[in-house]
Amino acid sequence: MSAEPSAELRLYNSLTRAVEAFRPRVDKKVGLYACGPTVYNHAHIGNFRSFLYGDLLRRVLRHFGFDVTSVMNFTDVDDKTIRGSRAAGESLRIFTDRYIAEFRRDMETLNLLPQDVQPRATDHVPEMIALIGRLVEKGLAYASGDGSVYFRVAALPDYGKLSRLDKEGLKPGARVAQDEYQKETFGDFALWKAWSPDDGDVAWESPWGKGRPGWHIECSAMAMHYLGEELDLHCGGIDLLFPHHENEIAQSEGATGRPFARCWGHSAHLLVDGQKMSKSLGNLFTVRDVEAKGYTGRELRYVLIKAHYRQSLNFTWDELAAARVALSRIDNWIVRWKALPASALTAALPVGAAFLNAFSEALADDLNISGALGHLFDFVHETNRLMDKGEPVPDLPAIWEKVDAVLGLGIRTAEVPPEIAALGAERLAARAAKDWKKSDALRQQLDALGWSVRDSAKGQELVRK
RNA sequence: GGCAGGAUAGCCAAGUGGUAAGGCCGGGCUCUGCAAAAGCCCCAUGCGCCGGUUCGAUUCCGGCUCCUGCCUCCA
Repeated sequence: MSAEPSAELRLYNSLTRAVEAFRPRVDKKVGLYACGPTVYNHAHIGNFRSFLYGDLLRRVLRHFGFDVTSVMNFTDVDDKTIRGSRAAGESLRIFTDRYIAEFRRDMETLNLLPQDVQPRATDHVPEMIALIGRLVEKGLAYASGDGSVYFRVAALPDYGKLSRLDKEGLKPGARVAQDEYQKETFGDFALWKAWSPDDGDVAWESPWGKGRPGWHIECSAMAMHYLGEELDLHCGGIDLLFPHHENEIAQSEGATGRPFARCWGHSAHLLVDGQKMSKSLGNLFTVRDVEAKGYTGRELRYVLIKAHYRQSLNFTWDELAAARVALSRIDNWIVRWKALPASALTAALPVGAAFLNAFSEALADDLNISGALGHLFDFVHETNRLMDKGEPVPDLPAIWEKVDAVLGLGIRTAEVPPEIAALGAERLAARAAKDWKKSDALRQQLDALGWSVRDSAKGQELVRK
């Protein structure tokens, strides 16, 4: 099987608002930065929709032969983390450690590939201070009377190029706290926040006095620290586009005079019952909530990944149930070909190459996962038919390995525990003796234990439900 | 108000200037002691509404209606 698909990867770039051929700065090397979670509570499934988008993006890049260095940060200092740690009577570090651990657990549950680096903001304050220093030197930032430092938006002519918001039009709104700013103009944003009593012992020394970094500067500093001053790709949720990413661009390009990221990608929101998830609506679910309802991580992964990332996705429990059935279709198909003798697998069969080609071509088109999945199900169907007829099939294990490197659905291990196997053997014996009553009772018992019995031409099979 | 994205079968969701992928649900068949499971087959003259361009539009253009998000620290 050829190493790389021939199709050229095209991605939507929020900066140009067009789908364009993706070309990193250096051959096939990609520096990818994804904005990570603020670790003050459990991430919800809406958060994971965008992290899953980042994961899919990474897997697709690999699929197309790119060598990806992936960085995702943890925001472990901000108003919410400070408030949370104080409420819990814990240090900021201990408090955020716990939610970082929870987040990593959820990542594993959803089979997100771990990033190459997962830096936390509080480990990079010196880099942030240095970056702010560069901006102050260049006249792009200024210290206000209280020891905070702000970015001077007016000094950067192309500020607003990502969000295409008119900076003149940025006006105070209801969502701005009234008391905290001593800024030259409304659009200016905090790079460094002077210490306030509410911050407790959370503070770092800086040339401008005791304080803590602003939100946006974290990502600029960490991204540049690990990936250099120019990134190939920067991704995150659509709501980060403004102000967060706009401000990252301003800080980074203001300091370096070079383009910060060549391509920006943003995923649309996850909706629940047609609305954005929010605590007040009571429609906010965590990965644990989904697990508590009996669904697995891979079922959730499938639901969150199956629609195009730039399309808002409406989450419903019905979809999760449908995902379970759809996934079992794939599982059953895998079970079938795993039982095949090696001689039945013909690597050179054209249907295999045709499928892989169609699958890749769909993915190459700005991650058209729905199209790719459609091809997968077509292929499952087609090869099932071949197996029905006892005809040779393509090298399914090798094909699936490539496909699943992108989808991350995995193969369900079907290890049958000894006690289940024993019940199965008992039922087999009962059937042989034509003791239908006993064999039906055993079937029910197995069913209650979560195993379904399949009587097929090959004999009895035990499959976990 | 500004910016952005939508509206495709009961539900979810691709896609195309030439007559609608895929998944779920539903119906049928095969298999079977009976079931279940699994597999196979079928399932939108129709793509929000009104005009226009075209031999032909769901796909292009114009208008309209409705939905969702962003507009300073929410993925």
